[in-house]
Amino acid sequence: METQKLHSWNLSYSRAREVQSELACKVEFTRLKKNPKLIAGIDCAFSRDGERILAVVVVLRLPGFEVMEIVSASRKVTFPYIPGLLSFREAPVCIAAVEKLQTQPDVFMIDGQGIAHPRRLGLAAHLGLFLDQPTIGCAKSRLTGTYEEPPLEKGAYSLLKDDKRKQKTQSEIIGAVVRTRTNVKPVFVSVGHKCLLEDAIRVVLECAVKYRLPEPTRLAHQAVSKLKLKA
DNA sequence: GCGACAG
DNA sequence: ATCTTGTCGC
Repeated sequence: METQKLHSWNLSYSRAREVQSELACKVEFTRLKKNPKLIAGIDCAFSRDGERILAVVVVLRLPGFEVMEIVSASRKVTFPYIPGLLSFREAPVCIAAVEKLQTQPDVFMIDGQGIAHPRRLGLAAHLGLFLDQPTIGCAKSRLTGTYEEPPLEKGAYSLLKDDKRKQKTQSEIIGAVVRTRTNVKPVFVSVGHKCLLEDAIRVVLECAVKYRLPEPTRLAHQAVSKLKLKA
């Protein structure tokens, strides 16, 4: 697959934050294709010596979730983990892996936030722009925003809002806290690029068949964990 | 100044 | 993210 290089990844922290704010306005909120059949999951891990970052992309075909393709890439770690700047650490490897894909997924599901981010450009949104493809952010925990605990039943969800002392009556909806399994900690879903929040929630729930994490992200994590052992 | 903080 | 096995509970 082809990708776009919108900017350098070798930036100072302050410049990186500026780039995020500049790119955030390029995120597109458009309805996703009715029934996505090919869904890709992306996840990263570190080599045992901690010198490199590994990324795996798994392409699944619904409704059976058969693995259609799986690719991986490796890069030296060049950026530290700083809350809010995760994409500058993980996006490069993810992009390298995606470029190896022969299959064209309908949508990508990433382990991280979409626009549920301080400057509205989490890893999933940032990747969406570089891939110019629909992406969904499905994180295991919150980065920013406030929410009410959603009902305990699978399928239930509450909205993730961001209250900026700017708007008093309005609080921006940046994502959803989704229960993918009854009585299990919810996941944080947000739009990455070229989809709507309702699309993101629907796809995540459709892919959450038996575990807390939806199949794409879950299988990508499983695959990168194994790869980690031999690298 | 203090606390929060994706992976 | 990572160090790490069994174990309690639905």
